[in-house]
Amino acid sequence: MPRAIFPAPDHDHERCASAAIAHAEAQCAARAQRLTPMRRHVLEALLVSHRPLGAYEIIENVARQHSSPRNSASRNRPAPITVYRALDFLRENGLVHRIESRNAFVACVHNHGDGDLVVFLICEQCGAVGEAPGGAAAEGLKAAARAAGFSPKSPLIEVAGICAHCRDR
Amino acid sequence: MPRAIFPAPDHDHERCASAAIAHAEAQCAARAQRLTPMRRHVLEALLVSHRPLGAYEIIENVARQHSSPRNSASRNRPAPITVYRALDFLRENGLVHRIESRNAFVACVHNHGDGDLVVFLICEQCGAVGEAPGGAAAEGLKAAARAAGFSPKSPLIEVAGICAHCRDR
DNA sequence: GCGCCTGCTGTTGCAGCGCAACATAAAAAT
DNA sequence: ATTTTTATGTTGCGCTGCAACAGCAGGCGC
Repeated sequence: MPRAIFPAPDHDHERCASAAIAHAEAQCAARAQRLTPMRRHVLEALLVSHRPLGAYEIIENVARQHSSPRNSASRNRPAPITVYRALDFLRENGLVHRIESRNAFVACVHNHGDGDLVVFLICEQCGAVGEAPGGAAAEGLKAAARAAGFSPKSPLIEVAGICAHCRDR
Repeated sequence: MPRAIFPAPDHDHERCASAAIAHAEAQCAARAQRLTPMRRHVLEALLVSHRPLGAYEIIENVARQHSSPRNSASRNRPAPITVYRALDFLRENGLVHRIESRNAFVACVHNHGDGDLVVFLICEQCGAVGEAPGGAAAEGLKAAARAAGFSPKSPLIEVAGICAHCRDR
């Protein structure tokens, strides 16, 4: 059975996050890229939330999780540009996706291959984002583009709706 | 033959714009909605540019086109909120689309039916946006969503690439 | 070791995006 | 004509995203 597109509400979060970090380390090592502390912090912030976060939400989460308990809770607030740079890096290495319709970012759960067409399923209720393989739709898209004489790069597909867990409630 | 997805660079722009305005008037009359001056100005600004415009670009175009020549070029600059409200109206009535990946707006050229799945083809060269029918892709998308137990609302598909006119050059 | 280069982070600053809350004006309904 | 509804204007602010520059640390050759 394929891994569930949407994580169950009671899944082992600790473990799925650490698996993703491990994957990120492996990925970076393989590409001779550096997963620096800042980049790791940003990725962790996205992993613990498990839903799309805006850039400033990421800033706050990073600050919260890495504030020295002593100094009044936060002088280690990263600047926006710092977070954006980390996000750029993570996206270039396929570890994070941008959700255009939300101006937000999610950690990639790699239910998909490298150049695959991915369909983002965004639950309007709980905010979770699933990454579904879009294999079949890809054909139709290519056909539509070709009919218009258009040379497509990577398409972007985002679908809003209600996920199974929220509907069952 | 279906209307071309991308307007030819030398098409009769005047005429295609006025046709769109006429359609907007008819549409609003049919729905008992009011196409007020402001709303018309915003729609016209999008029609004359024929490519996606950001909200603040719209503001400037509206100001330019409707400035009394006398008073130093612009005290009739609409406030951002005013333009956003007009855009909301136009979108609700299917006269304007939002291009999420660009934070911008285009006038709808209604190559499509009312609830149809539309694929936006965005030329990275000239900035033009084509609206292609996405009929075939819709099936694949629905299948992907169903497989994940997801109840989709209207999907959003945007494809960046190069349009036929730019490639031919 | 020394300087140099490269790559990452921090600082400052700014422009565009998007809307909330409230006030006013214009049109529709009665 | 008065009330109600709808559209627009005013003020203000927070988020998004990045440019330009400065500092800093590790790796490299010499």
